[in-house]
Amino acid sequence: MDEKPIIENLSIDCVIFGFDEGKLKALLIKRNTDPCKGMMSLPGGFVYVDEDLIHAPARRLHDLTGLKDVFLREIGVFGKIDRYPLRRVITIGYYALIKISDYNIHVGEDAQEVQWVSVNELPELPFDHAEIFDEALIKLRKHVRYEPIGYNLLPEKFTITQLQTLYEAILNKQIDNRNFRKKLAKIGFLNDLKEKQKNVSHRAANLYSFDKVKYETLVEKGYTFDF
Amino acid sequence: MDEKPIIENLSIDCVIFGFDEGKLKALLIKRNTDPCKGMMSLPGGFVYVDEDLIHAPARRLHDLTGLKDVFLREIGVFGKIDRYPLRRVITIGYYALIKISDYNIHVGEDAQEVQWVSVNELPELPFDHAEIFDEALIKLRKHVRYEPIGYNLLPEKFTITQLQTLYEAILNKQIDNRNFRKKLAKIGFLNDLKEKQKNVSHRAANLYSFDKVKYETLVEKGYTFDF
DNA sequence: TCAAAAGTGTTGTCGCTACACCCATGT
DNA sequence: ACATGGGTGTAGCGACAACACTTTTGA
Repeated sequence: MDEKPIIENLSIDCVIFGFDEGKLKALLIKRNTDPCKGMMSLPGGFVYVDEDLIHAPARRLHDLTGLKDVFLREIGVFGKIDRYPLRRVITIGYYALIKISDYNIHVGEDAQEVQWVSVNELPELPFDHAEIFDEALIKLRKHVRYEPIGYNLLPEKFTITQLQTLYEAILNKQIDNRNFRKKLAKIGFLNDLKEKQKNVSHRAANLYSFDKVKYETLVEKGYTFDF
Repeated sequence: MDEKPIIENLSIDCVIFGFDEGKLKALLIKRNTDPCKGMMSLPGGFVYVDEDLIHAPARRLHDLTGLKDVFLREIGVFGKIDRYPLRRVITIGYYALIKISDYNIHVGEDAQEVQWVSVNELPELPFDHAEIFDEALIKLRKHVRYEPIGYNLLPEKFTITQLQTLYEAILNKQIDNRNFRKKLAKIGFLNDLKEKQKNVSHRAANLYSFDKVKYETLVEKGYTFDF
């Protein structure tokens, strides 16, 4: 374990979203220390005195999943006076979007029991983690309407139907397939890979990838999106 | 001065918006301690160990303006490692909306030289205050599109034209007067006070007030606004 | 009667929603 | 040939933007 000096009264907590089996899921860990030892909770940690704040959740993500350069957004600050029982700790919430297919349990010194849980079936969470989680989902739903960040949750190559299922899972509503395709076509930040699915027992779907460059130019022109 | 224990590595900073002479303004203070003594900066402060986080900016606002129950929203967290030269301090930014007519320089123990500055004519600011300010304006512009928070910047009784001028100042663009009135009429969260302006050398405008109750019921129905 | 701001309707365009059928592929 | 999901077009409606003149009031 490292012994770098930490900021005593400040922590970070992460809501790590993944998409699997058509469901939006979050990664929880089993707490191995008191308070609330044994409960499933959001992964969190403290901030080193000599690291940028944003580095702390990125580091935690890396320890936990082996992933780098993860999509990370601030949820907000949670600063109620009694939110943490041992001492005064204010926490900054972040949410992360990861490709669940890339994820591997990282068996390092920090290895902990972890679990992907559907966001509709969360267990009771300790401290104010339920509040942090709710806020994460609100923020994600808001962001996903204005920026095409969903691709962070999908494999490199994906089908339109996968993308639609993802949006339906995030927004928790049905979307009309034809309208969804029309909107995507009009906006046009997908690369048609001219490739098909394989080994499916029905008509094979076309594969696409997200085109960052096209997207950037659209943003400059002031586009917004809304599914 | 009070000697309550503070959290050493955490501060708050406030962007205080007001509306005057048709312009959106921010309240700056002259720093009376080093570093950057003498520079105009955002008012900020530290958080007591035994207060809720949100109480810290509310307290600072009260000290500075004499106002309570001010409209306050989180801007975000600013945690770069070298943002504050003396030691490691992470700051939480807030913006406040106040009725500039209610404001009085509070001449207490904390009295400092303060100044309302048009947001288009800000001086150079210390540390990362310029970044905090920019983010505040971005957040305000975003929020004002979805919630009618603008009334927090106006007197209790106001005219449609005042409201429009305010939106023009915030969004920094011209708005068509007829369309603006139509939208307001359709949304309908204004109380027609059946009163007129007095002592104006032209046709007197009707006065309105913001109706919180009507607004709450609209929010429940899932309305959005966009000017 | 003039100056200055208040207040009022209509039309065209664009974007969204709703909706049903044929296609390709593997078993 | 059948089961399964892939992929396509149109019509109606509502929301928004553009636009100019008349009204009221005090000086």
